[in-house]
Amino acid sequence: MNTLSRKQREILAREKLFLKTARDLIRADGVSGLTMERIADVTEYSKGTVYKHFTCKEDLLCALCGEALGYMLHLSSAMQHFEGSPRERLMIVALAYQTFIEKFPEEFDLFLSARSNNIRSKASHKRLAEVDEIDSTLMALVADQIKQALETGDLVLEDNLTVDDLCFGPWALSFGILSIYQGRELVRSISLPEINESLFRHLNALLDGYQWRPLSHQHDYRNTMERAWQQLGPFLTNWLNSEDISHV
Amino acid sequence: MNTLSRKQREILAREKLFLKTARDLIRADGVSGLTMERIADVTEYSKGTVYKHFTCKEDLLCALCGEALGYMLHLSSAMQHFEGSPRERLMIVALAYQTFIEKFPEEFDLFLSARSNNIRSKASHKRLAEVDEIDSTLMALVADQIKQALETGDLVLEDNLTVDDLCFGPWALSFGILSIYQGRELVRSISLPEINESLFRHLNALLDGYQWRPLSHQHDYRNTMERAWQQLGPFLTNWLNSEDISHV
DNA sequence: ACATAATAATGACGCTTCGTCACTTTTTGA
DNA sequence: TCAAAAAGTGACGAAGCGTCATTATTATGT
Repeated sequence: MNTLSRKQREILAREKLFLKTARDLIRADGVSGLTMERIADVTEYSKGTVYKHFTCKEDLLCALCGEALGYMLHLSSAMQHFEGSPRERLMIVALAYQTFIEKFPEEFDLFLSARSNNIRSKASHKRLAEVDEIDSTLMALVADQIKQALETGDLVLEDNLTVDDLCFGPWALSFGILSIYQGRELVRSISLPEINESLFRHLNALLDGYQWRPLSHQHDYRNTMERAWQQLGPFLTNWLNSEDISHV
Repeated sequence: MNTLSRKQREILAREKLFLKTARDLIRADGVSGLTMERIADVTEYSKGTVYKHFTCKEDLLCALCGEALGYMLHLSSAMQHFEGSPRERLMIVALAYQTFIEKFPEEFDLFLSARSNNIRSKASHKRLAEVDEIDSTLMALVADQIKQALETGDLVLEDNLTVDDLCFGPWALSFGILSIYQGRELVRSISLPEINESLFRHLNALLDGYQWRPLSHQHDYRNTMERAWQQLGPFLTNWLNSEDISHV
């Protein structure tokens, strides 16, 4: 049976309800369309009750970010069972990231928020730790691929480079590409190829730069991406509709 | 003589004063310490006058971001006279970026803000166009290095990759690395090397991946960085103190 | 030099939202 | 059954945004 009391489970469920409602509001009217009062109204609780769960609005934003990251983690984990080389699996994690953001662009504002000091400095320590925990787990997942590649000899660490440090490159590259594409809608002079094409190419270059085999010209990674995409699709479609949005 | 009337020059000067004051407030109390009223109080103008210059708070944030980007551009331009290969000069631009952010971390929140749709959607079209203009100029500067490398044969474009597209990789990587390092102060489990070390390594890998010569093992880029740093230092120290903060 | 028109500056005001806390309602358990 | 504890509420104070009627300043024409 469940180790939580009925009340505890109720509270947990309510927190999820608040978060789901917040997410809906953001999807409808953007981050600025989100107010604590509206959440209370929609869920038919009072503001005070909402504040029992979140210390402040920024805390709630971080919680939302955490949830989305949790889903990213879920997606990425699922992709780990993809048959192929470690490099392929790492690339698929990036693909999952990109596809997720493309499908739910509002979420990206949350990712950005949860990185800005302005927001982080107001959120509760507990919440930040939660978010960072997921961040780390995600990173560990990438690290796993690196470790496997080291074992098989696909990859060799130079100098005093650590596994963590190496993780960081593909992560930063993906994040950067997504960030820059993000604001592109409103005004932009620069013309760029499709986002997935960009990510694919630059990530390949980066991994080639690490001498991570098989190198991009030694293997048909486009084919990998296509196969992965077929596996990924079903997972993506029903986020937000699923009963339980958190998959951690 | 000046083509602007006295009044026009006064207005321009006042706008700079408002921006400088806003920057000071942010440096003192973070982005949330910035209010339109405080700007008015400190400068001894009224709120209405501030609103003559900026359509809303977000517009002002974008203007601040534009100013900082303008300074980045100034720095990067200065670095273009560095004697060396195109690849070296490109790397120096990234170094300038990183050093700037390290020295003025508050500015980075602005860069993030000016990329979030939440802010962008409220700022005036005119202002966004201004910011994007500088963005493009910065990008053109990087593009120049790529073109030079293509001419000298240091670099060869594969497939249907364009110069713009190629620019994008190093830019995204730098931005990503800086973003992720940014929030690291408050809570963080992952241990990473110094930011400049990370940027240096991953950028090298990326450029190696493009087969951009001389490759990292063919040239002592650490030495390049050190020499560049000596040139860069003086430029950085007196930003914010300089009479005229905009260098565009 | 003066009057009048045009332009610029002001800050009180209305509105929205945040976050709190004294009070009410519900639950618990003796 | 009832009192104590826990949960829930929403009116309220504070703070910030952005507006606009009013006031002050500057420009223009005679």
